Amino acid sequence: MRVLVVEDEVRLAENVRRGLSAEGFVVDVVHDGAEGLFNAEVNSYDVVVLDIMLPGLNGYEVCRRMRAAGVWTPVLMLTAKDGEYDQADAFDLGADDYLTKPFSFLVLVARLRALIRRGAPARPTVLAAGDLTLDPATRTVHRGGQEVTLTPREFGLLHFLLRHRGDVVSKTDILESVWDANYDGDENVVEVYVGYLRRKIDQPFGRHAIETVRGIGYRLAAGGG
Amino acid sequence: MRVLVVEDEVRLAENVRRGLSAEGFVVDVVHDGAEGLFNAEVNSYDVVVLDIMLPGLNGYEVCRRMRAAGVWTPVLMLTAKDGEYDQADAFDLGADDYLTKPFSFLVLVARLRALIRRGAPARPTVLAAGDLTLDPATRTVHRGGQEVTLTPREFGLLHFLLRHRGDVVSKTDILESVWDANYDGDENVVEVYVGYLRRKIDQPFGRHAIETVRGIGYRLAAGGG
DNA sequence: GGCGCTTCTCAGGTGCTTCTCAGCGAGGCG
DNA sequence: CGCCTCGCTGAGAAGCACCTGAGAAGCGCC
Repeated sequence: MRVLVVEDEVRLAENVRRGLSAEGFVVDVVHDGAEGLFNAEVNSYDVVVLDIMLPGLNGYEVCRRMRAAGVWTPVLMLTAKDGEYDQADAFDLGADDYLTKPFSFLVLVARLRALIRRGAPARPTVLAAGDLTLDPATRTVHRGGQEVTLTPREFGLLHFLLRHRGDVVSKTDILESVWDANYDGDENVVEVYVGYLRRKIDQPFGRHAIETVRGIGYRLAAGGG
Repeated sequence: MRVLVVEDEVRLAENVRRGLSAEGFVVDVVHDGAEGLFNAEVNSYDVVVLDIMLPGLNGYEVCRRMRAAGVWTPVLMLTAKDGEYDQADAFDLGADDYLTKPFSFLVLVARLRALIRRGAPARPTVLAAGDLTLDPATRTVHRGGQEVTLTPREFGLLHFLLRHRGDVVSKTDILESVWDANYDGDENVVEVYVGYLRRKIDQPFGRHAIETVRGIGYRLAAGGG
């Protein structure tokens, strides 16, 4: 059971770490939002404990971006009592549970166990653009109700484009996100894969979801082309 | 007033630190891009002074990632005179002002004060003049709600004109900013591109956003023509 | 090992973009 | 009014970005 704790108050974080370790959890602790987001995206945890008040990126923002990046690990938010934020907000932003500070450690453990038992939330997100849909959970893609089979790389590329639908993304951005941050091959590979995708999701349907923005990159039309 | 200075030339960095301290700023100095990015994200500064040439992560990249991470602290970029990069690039990447090395210390302080007074830019603004709008993020241009497609060079030119809307800018200014500081071709190329732009953003709409100021240069009407 | 699928590289072709050039028109000034 | 200068524009050349077919290399499965 891996837990990520994102909490900037060092003493509280340390207490939580010790307590959860004693309960048999494997615990990573980080102290700011950006690091938390990075860890949540890179590693796979069973649950994330996320403070709201954080330096840099606040907890809401971390949660929102995790979801936007397709990470559906259950999140338990820690809210301050003073009520600047309330639990409605937390749920709106994709948190799965919340706890008001100060909290009982036993309650925290019970809630975490419940979240883990429940598993990842019912991934609401089938990504869509017009009649083009992609379900990250089942790794399926449909165009106009008809299933399209993609290779892993093609799927990754389409996933990325859909998450940024409407925006122009550069080939460098794509390489860093879909390939690897320190991939050092030719950007031509992106062109090749855009070509593959077009042949599978555009050509057979007479559509043009993926536009080329010459000199800049590509854009997936928000309406599906 | 907290300032983060990201500058790898130790001597220059030290001078800036001393000078700014004497002016009453609280100054943090770091010497490479990664450290600068980390500090900018974790701490809250009133303004960041960012060199472009840095080991590791260059200044453009630092600025881009700051913005991507939701940090909108005003950034003043330091550019080298040789013009490998130009200020158009700096603005594209979310910088709020720039200074060419070598610079007068008094000018630096004045610019920093101006940036702090202005406060954090809410978000990168869509540039507008009347019903003409340009969004640097999505690289889209609209006239009266209708999208206009521009080539990269045309886009760069319009971007520059919009940033100086209401002012007369010389062809030399344009060449240095939109082309390259040491571009040595004919200024006629500017006339050609102004012509292209007029055909795309003025003629079809019966407008005259771009005026010629004979003997001086061009002016983009603040109201869009 | 052989086969098929996936990924990636390479090189040629194509069309857009950029830039140059030259001729024409308009503005400014004597 | 006439001349000179400045700016505008159409035509075309050169360069570059992108697309694509072919094929090699890698990987898993029988």
